[in-house]
Amino acid sequence: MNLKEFAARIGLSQTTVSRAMSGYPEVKPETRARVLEAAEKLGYRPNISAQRLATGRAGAIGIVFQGGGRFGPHSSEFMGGLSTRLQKDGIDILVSTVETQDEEEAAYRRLAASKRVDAVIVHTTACTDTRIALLQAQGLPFIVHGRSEAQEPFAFLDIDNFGAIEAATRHLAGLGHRRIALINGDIAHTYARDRDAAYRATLAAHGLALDPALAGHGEFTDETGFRLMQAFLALPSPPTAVIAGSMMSALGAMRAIRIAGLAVGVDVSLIAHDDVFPYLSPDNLVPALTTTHSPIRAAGERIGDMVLRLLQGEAPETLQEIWPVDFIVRGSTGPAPA
Amino acid sequence: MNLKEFAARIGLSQTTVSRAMSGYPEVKPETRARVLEAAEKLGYRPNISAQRLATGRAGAIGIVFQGGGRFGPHSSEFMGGLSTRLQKDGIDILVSTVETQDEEEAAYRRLAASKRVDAVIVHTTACTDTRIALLQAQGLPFIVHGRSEAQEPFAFLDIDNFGAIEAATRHLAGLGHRRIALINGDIAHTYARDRDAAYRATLAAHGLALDPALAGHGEFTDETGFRLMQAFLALPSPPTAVIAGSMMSALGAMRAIRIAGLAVGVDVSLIAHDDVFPYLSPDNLVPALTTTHSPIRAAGERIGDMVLRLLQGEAPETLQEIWPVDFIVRGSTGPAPA
DNA sequence: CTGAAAGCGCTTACAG
DNA sequence: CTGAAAGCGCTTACAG
Repeated sequence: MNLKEFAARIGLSQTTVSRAMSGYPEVKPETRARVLEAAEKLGYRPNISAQRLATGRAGAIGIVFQGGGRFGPHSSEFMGGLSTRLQKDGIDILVSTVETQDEEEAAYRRLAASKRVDAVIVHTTACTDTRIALLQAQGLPFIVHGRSEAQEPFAFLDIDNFGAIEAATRHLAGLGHRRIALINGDIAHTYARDRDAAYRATLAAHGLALDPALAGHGEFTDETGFRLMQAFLALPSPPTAVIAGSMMSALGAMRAIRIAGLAVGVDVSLIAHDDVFPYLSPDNLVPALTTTHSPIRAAGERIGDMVLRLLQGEAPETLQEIWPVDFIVRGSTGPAPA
Repeated sequence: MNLKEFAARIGLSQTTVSRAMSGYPEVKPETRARVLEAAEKLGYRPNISAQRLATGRAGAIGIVFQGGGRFGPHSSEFMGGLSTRLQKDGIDILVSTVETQDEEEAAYRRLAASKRVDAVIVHTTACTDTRIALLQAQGLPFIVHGRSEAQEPFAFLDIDNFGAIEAATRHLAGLGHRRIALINGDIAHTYARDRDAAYRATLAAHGLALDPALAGHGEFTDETGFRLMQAFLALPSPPTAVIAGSMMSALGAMRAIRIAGLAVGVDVSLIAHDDVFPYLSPDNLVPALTTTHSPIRAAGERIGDMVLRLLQGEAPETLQEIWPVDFIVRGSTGPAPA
């Protein structure tokens, strides 16, 4: 049933029905109530494509994932938060996957030109990220999850990666650890660079030398955590403490520590950054894992808020947030072995 | 730039341009080439909403996740596969999240009435799943990931859960295990029921008694795996072998076994169902995990195929697949202890 | 507070 | 092989 039929059916003009359904103020309350009730009863819903064509709004936002590889546990938690928030305002999420950087940029051009979305979410930012300038040039509104450098101001939400790793490193230094290793993410990304910077700065602040052999990086997988930890432990002078970039890396690191016959929290202290996966809690590990803690789902919800405000016309430079990161001490960290 | 402007710009009618861009055959090859080239150069893209309104097709398929909880690692791998496939045909994926069963059904009604999607993917099926009848009644095409009972035939893709757990149970029985436990998923779901049925049937076939205390179920999380395994090990006569429904549960089970001072693959054999998470491989665990193996990403890709075929008019009853599940023996299974 | 009508940007049956 | 024109189902400026 379309608007014409429905309006005829209840004896009103299309105009009035349209206004009633969209919540416009100039409609008499009784009329609105009658329209809404009839729509419910007769099952009328405005055709979304027609609505979009008429208003020029897409009613959807886009998010592009590069490679299947980036659609991992972080993505799903983030998406859960984002979609929970946007759903309340009836905004759809359009998911695209691409293989390469070029394809990703092509995807934004396509989304912009075909008016398929009103805005996009950019994530997994590089230190100088070409996507930002591209989107600004295309005039496609966007929110960045993460941070980057750019000429023009833009809207973003990031966590305080520097503060998180600073707190972790400081804690370990305070416990007397002098050989502290870092299992970082891909150093091309801003968050990994921020973490690396915090690690270096805090070591220096405590008079600890930086040993490049103790700064590893790679994907946030069990395997990478395992491999890097094994390499650390094979050093002539292995670390007594490790900071892992994710719960996944931490799992692998714990395995490597155990296999070496060492005890987590006694022989080797371990801190992980916890993005909060409902299926894998640091409290449940043995020993419970000391973490820097920042729910990525909450970030998704907040970015949903921000994108709605952006679409209502708020200026990007007023939509910039950096979230502090909690530091939670549990059993996996202890004094440096004598 | 819209069609009118673009067509005027290159001196052709809207009709011809539209046909050239959509790949209709009645356009002269040179004309098509000229149109495509000009579109590329001038950056013209058809407005997607207008296209959809004119054709009546939404160009998108929908997928609804109930509760943030169901948007976990399985979902993200599945979505990765699905979106990779659909992207090739320019079909968008619309993600919705809802909290309850009622909200999910309301979401389908809304999607159907507003013609927001051409089809939906139904997943996490219950044994008698009300969503199927609802969608059939609404006339909204759909593919089921999983299986269910219904009056009318429908399109689905499922893995052979029965065969998988049968193989696992048989293998353990063949190794002499007589007390075999199962860490299953929520028994309301078809896959869990199929696995349970296979477990029971295979025990019976080997003359092994079923002990209800050895059949646990819950979410596919590390925590549930841990808790159930600890309960098993606390029994007067604990199991010597366990089958875990997911890699997540298996991680928790391994922890519980280790904490009890037992060795995986020696004191307690462990088999997990592996949906293949790129960040968590059974080969990398110690000992490497014996698994039933079926990449959920591949299922997502295949369901993408199937939904495209469904939209091209293939009958649902011709789109039904059950995939066999590989069984891969690694180090976590061994002879029953004497 | 309500309505007639133009317009959003496409596709496609019909005519040539 | 190409084009003029109707139609898809809404929204909204304008008039009353």
